[in-house]
Amino acid sequence: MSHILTRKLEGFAALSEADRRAIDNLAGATQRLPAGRDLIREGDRPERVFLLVEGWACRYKTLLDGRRQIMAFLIPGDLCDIHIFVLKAMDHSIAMLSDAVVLGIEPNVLLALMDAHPAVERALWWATLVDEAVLREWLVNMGQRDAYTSIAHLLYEMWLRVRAVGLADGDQFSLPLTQVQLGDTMGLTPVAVNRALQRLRQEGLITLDQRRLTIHGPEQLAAVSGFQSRYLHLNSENSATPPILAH
Amino acid sequence: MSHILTRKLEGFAALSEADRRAIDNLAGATQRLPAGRDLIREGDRPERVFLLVEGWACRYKTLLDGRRQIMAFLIPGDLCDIHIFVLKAMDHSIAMLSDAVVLGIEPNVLLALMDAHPAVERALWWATLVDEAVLREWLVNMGQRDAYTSIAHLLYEMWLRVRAVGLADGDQFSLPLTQVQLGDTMGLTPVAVNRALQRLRQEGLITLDQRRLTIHGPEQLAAVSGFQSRYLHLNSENSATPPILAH
DNA sequence: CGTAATCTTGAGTCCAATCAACCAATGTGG
DNA sequence: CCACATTGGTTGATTGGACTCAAGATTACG
Repeated sequence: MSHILTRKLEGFAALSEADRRAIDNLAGATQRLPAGRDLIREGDRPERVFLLVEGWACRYKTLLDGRRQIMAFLIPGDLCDIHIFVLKAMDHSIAMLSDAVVLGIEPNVLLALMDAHPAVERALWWATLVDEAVLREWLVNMGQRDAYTSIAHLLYEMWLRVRAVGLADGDQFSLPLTQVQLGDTMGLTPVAVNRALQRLRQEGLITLDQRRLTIHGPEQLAAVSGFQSRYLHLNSENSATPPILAH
Repeated sequence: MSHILTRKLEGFAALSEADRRAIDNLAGATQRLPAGRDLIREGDRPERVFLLVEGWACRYKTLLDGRRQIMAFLIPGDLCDIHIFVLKAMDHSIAMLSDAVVLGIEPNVLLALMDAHPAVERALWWATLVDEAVLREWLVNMGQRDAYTSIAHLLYEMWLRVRAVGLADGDQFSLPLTQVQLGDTMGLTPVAVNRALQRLRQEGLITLDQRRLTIHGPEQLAAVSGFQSRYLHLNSENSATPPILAH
């Protein structure tokens, strides 16, 4: 089984054998974290770059009155804070959504890897540009789509991302999110999320039980949510899983 | 008067005399574009990196049913499409919001500049990370703040950004946006935008007339919108204008 | 096994959407 | 130079999707 970071980066372009070996040998301190724990808090200046190896996490901000906005989901293969090479302090926090494993990498180690392996550097740049593109698509979700449609869009997006790193089991995968968290993501109350999910179930589009999501007929879910996959910039030829319908 | 790109990048860190000279000598083709014109369309693979020199532009997407979501405002000093170094195609379009001037730079020229001037490369990386941070803050606007508060937040943010490149005249600046465009930005109808602006005027916080915005008492506008400026990652010591209150 | 999360459902409320005029400013062509 | 069209802004009345409040059912967990 290839390294999770390799699988992620090959969603962009194939890597050479040497690139892959370099990633396999990436040194760092593995750390186990329970669901709910903050990895990094707003204002921190982390000293390591954290690679999420197992489990899910999220970027979030808390307002003064306690309301919370989730601004990204992180899944295995994602880097939490490459920002630290440039920015003085985090402008948001990162929390674990499930029990998770992270690898803390020394900045120098990562810089050396990028220097010696330009293809990896390029792929890492791709990854941050995709993060930005996802953010833009979430803006479309919140600005233009209703609760039902934006939840559908989000679920489909996460399926593609999980597939891309080879962690989907056909049309089902582990979605370790509560309805409150889904609401904090799309700016909805848990009640609205619940009703959107009920409707998706009722219409036979999904099954969601025990934190496991099954998508019945991906094409239909894509259709109701108006999903266009271009923004994920996945290179299906090289992705970890067989290519899927190009929308 | 220093180069607009210099002014922008010095919002992050001071540049050396050599860095500044290199930016002044940046070769490229200047182009004038009228308001409303698309500079780049979704699906394009532009061949030049465009630097916005004068006027405003926006990133946007149009849905199948014609609704539009604006996902970023571009002001002088902003680069429109550094993405092209990595991505195969644009996942969104860019349109001019006012008559504007752009400088089209050959990718090689920009790469050479970054190679020869690491401080510039670093500052450019900063700029894209800030773009991402702004996107995250807009997500908070749309997810957690009501129409009144999010419009207030947006106006204050744009004031800071315009100030940072030295284009504000004290507490007023040119805001070449219609109420429809403000609505497409925050996911509101023009009617809702109009009512939010009316209330901001009525409460004496702003004057907005002939595309010119005046902020009466920036502290108050910051207060009603819950503005925290950390996410802009501006280095006030080196910014083009005197430092303002740190929130 | 008991307490706390999480999920579900119903009822009432509210903010912003929708629908619909109308006004002001700008611009264009006869 | 003025009739007329167009764009942008303003205001009122009505509607609707999501929020709020609330209570009960189910599941997770120490």
